[in-house]
Parts: sequence; structure tokens; C-alpha cells
Amino acid sequence: MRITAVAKAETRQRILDAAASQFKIDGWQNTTTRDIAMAAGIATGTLFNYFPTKEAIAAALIAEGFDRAYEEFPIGRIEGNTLEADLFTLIMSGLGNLRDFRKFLAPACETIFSPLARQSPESSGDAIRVNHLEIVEEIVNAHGFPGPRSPVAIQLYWTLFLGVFAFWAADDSPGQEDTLALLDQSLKLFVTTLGMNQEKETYGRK
Amino acid sequence: MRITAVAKAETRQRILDAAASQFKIDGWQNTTTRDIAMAAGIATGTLFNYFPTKEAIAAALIAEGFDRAYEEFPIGRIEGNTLEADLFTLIMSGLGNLRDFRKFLAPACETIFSPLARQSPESSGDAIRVNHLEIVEEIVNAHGFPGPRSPVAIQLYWTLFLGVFAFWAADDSPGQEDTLALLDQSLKLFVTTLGMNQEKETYGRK
DNA sequence: CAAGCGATGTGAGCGCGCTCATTTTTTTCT
DNA sequence: AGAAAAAAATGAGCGCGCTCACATCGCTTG
Repeated sequence: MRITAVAKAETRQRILDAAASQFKIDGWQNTTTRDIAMAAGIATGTLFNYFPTKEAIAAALIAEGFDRAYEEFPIGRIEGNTLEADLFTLIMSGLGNLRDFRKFLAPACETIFSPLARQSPESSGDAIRVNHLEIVEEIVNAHGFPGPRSPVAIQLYWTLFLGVFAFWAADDSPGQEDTLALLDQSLKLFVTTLGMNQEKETYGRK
Repeated sequence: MRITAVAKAETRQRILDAAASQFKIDGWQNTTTRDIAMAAGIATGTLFNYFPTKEAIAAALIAEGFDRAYEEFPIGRIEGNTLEADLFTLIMSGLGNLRDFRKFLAPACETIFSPLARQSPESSGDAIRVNHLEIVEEIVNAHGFPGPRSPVAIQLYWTLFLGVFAFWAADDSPGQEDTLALLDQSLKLFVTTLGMNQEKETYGRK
């Protein structure tokens, strides 16, 4: 039982490594699940014992990157920073961790992140979304906007986040400075929304 | 040459009708291109002479709905309305035309609209996006925000639009009132952005 | 150690979107 | 009208993501 648990974790990691390197070589579309399985030294069927879908593999890579960003984020928060600055730091940290995957993960994220894919309640991307929103909620609260947020505000945040993510994935400007500008502007708008909702609770579902 | 042109248009329409009704019955995922072809009375191969991909069929249905909205939109515009109000009218009109498709088109749009799918320059959804942005640009200009818009502003608009679209597709609140609230708020933010960019041109790519 | 059993690995096979060599239909030319 | 060329339709077939009936492993028990 001990041995197998370790073996499973190792296999899982081997799949992720194999997938990451294959994606880098051939891109998302051109990498087949058979390729990944072969590179990881397992049968195709086995691969699907570890990840329910091909996109779940990519989702796991993305989740890893953002989880690392959450851990790195200073527990105390605030320290005189504005809410915008904290969210800016958090998001750029997450994107930074995904730097290596930027190019080839973009097409994958289409399916993972799309707000339109919401029909599958336990999709690969849903966990990432929920997790991310929890962290953001926490930070927002720490800055004196007591929750809970209205559904409109949450929806807006996620929409803006997706927009930034998508832009970042395709942004070849030097130092991704265009992404920085977009993120800055997006966060300003989000905080504006928070302010509005704080004054007049017009949009929450009753 | 005359006869075939008419026949081709008829076949095209037959495909769209067959697809729409099949989608309604079985949803997007469960409808196969073979189903559509059979229902339209043609071979599967023929279907792909008319539409390059399955998603292009859905894209055509969506484009039809929005094109109708563009036509319906009063040419004079403005007439004392705010920019928000005009955009609100336009978008709600487009969504209204897609009412019948709302439920089953959502998963399709994932691939069509996703900002992450930008890698394919002549994808089915790209034409819809470009077309829509042109109309919006025109309306914005008519309201005294002379173009051209900064890339950040355009990206933000499309992001917000997608968010609204996605929300609408899944919104079962009575009369889609939650969508109305989200759209209202989204447009406010967009106009805010326009105002900011007008005063200080900070974010445009040099 | 052998038998039993759950957990894990396996790969042939399914149904899908889509392709392309071929056949069928339509148009053009004399 | 008939022959040649162009356009359109066809469906067997390909490669993909994913499944599932079965094989294999490794642990527990007598």
C-alpha cells in the first residue's frame, strides 16, 4: 500500500513531465494522448486512470503554477499595498510560473477556462476557478471590502481574469508590457466595481 | 451557373436548419456531423464543402442572429441616448435573436469565441468578432469618442462581451435579469475605460 | 506458501470530426 | 447534339480522444 502510493505519485509526475515536454515540442493539438502515454512508459488506457481527459493534464500543469503563486504570496498581505497592487502581484506571479507553458497551453485553456464550459460542474478547470476565487475573496476581504461579493462582481472578476490570461498567452510585446497594462486596467475596473457595489447593492440576486 | 448558385444556397440553408433542429434535440456534443448531413439529405463529405468545420455551422447561426441585430439597429443612433444605452440595446437585440439557441450553443461557443483560440487567424469566430468590433467602434465614435481605440480598450470590450455572453447562456433567472445587471455593469466599466484613455493615453502600444 | 481479492495496468476497439480519391452532375465549347 | 472541362457530391477511411473487458500485480489471510 505504501509502495503503490509512491509509485502512483511517481507515475502521475512522469505523465505530467512527459506531457509538458511533448507539448513544448509538438504543441497542444499535435500531441496525442498515445504520445504522452508512450513517453511516460505506460499504456494509453493507464493514462486515463490518472487524468480523466487530455485537457485535465494541461489543467494540472496550470494548477501547479498557480498553487505555487498562492504559496509564495505573503501571508500577511496588505502591508500598505493597495488591493490592486496585491492582486497584480498574485496574478503576475501565477503567470510567471507558467512562463514555460505560455505558448502551447493557450489552445488548451480554451476548453479548460472558458466561462461557457460551465455546464460540466466538475470539469478540470472548475477547480482552478473556484480555488482562485477563494484566494481573491480572501485578499479582497483583507483590504476592507467585507464579503460576500455579489455574483455580478465575481463574474466580472473571472471574466477580466480570463481576458488577461488570454491576452498574456498571445502577447509577444517585449517583457509582456501590454499584458501588464491590460492587467492594471482590468484590476482598476474590478476595484471600481467593488466600490460601486459597496455603496448601492443593486445587482445582487435576491 | 444560375441554377447551381440557387441550389447551393438552398443546400446551405438546409444544413443550417437541420443543424439547428438537431442541436435542439440532442445538444451540441451529441449531434454528429453525420446526423446533420443525413438530416439535410447530403453525404458527410458534402457538408464539409459548405462549412469547413462543425463549429463553423454554429458560428453561422450566431452570425445570423447578430447580423439581424445590426440591421435592426437604428441607423441614426444616438438620439439623446447614452453610449451605454445604445450598446445595451445592440447587444440585447443580438442575444434576443439567439434566444432559441441559447441552451445548446453555449458549449459550441467555447471554441468559437474563446479569446484563447486567437491562433487561427481565419477561424469561424474571428469574423464575428471583427464584425462586432467594427459596429461597436462606429457607435462609440458616433458618441464623441473619436477613434482609434487603444488595444487595451478593445481587448477589454471583447472580454466583457464574452463574459456577458457566457453568463447569458447559463442564466436561468426570470427574464434573464441577472444578465441585464451584468451587461449594465460591464458597459459602465467599458465606458469608464474609454474616459480614462481619452484623458491620458497611457496604455496604447507605442 | 497458496488461495483469494481489490487495485492497477492494458490495448483492441468505438465513435467522432474531418479528408480525399473517385464518381456524378453541370457548364462550356464546337 | 456530343465531347471535354469544371464543379460538386460521395463515402470509405484516417487519426484522434477515450472506453471497457480483461490481464496482472501485490497485499492479506489460513
